[in-house]
Amino acid sequence: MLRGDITVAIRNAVMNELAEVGYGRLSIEAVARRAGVGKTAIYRRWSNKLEMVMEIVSDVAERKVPLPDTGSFAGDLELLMMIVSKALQHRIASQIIPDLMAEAARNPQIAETLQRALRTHQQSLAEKLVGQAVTRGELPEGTDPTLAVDLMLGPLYWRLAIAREPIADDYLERLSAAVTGALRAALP
Amino acid sequence: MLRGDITVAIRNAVMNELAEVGYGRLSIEAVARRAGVGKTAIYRRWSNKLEMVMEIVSDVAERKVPLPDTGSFAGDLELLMMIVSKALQHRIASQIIPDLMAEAARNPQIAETLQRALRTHQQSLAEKLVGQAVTRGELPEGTDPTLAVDLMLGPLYWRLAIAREPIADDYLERLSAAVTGALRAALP
DNA sequence: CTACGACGTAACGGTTGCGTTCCGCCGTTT
DNA sequence: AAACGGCGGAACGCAACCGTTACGTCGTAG
Repeated sequence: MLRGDITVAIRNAVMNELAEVGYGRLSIEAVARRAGVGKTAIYRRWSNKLEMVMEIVSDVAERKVPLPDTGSFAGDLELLMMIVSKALQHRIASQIIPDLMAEAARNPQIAETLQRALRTHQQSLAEKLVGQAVTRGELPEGTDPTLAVDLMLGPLYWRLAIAREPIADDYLERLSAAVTGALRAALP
Repeated sequence: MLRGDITVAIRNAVMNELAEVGYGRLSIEAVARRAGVGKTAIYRRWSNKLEMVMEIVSDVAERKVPLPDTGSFAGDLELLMMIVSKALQHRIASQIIPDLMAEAARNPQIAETLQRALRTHQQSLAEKLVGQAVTRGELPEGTDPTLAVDLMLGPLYWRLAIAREPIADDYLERLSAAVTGALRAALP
């Protein structure tokens, strides 16, 4: 019987608070303040900060996972990069993701949740993508899928989430061409 | 006239505390406790947490920057990756770096310090490396240095600092071969 | 119309950390 | 021998947040 509009307000407040101060400094009182809600409303829904953040974040993260299947590796790769780059350029996501990644390095529960929410979807997806490409003969047999994932996601993540430099219009195009070249040149 | 051994104890305590709880939750009292030192000793040296952490971190980060110059791009690249991977596999560094990177996204002063401490050295170094390779004819003219940096550092950072998966013995070898292939395949 | 229950507000005692101050100790300098 | 100054320790007042509780309001279900 919990009121839905209040739950929504809390969820939004958590995401914004997370982006602004990070998980380490996120306080339930601040979330309540920001959501225009009593602390009681929060404790009625979750029993502590970790549980609250994990439920909300994984809920958001699991939602949007369109899977590229354009028929060619080049098309799939460029589409994947487009999706990932859009996500990493989102104001809130680009703050929250590196923050939670860092937090995951010291909190196993966060690590496991993120693994399920991000890696499983995004990475197994990328692995499928490589598998299809090999089947089609677009990539050499024996291409290492994990190396491929590193090459496909690493540069984008580095550029957008770490270096935080803007990307030019043709950047994704050039990057995907480069990564394709990388996979063809990789030792089998 | 500040005692050097105590300064050292504080520096170590800060690095370890930073690795364990992160910047957001790092408290001066905990640092003092861990260093076996009075809070006064800390406030005698720095005036607040940000100043303290920034001075200590940039001091450590600026120290170790050997520059690869083996005579060939392949050699330089593999050496660079070796250095970076060693750094990112260091227990403390692998916790601190992502944490501070996330923190930098919301604190301009941290961002600037890290930029100076990490990017300037590592990245301008990488750019020089590409320049030499182009001069030698090992890479096509017009190779984009920033794209190259993304390709050289991104996968390693992703693999070691984000995904946190171990790397096989021949991983660096295969990765550097792949990156070389990527740069040759990139649109000029 | 009544009863229920989620709501916001306010307060609780307890913990933690801030930045500062004062103290007495002790090694160094003079 | 005396003065200096960094040292650890303890305590300060202040602020924030924890998780819980009590209370009065209000919308809705029955």
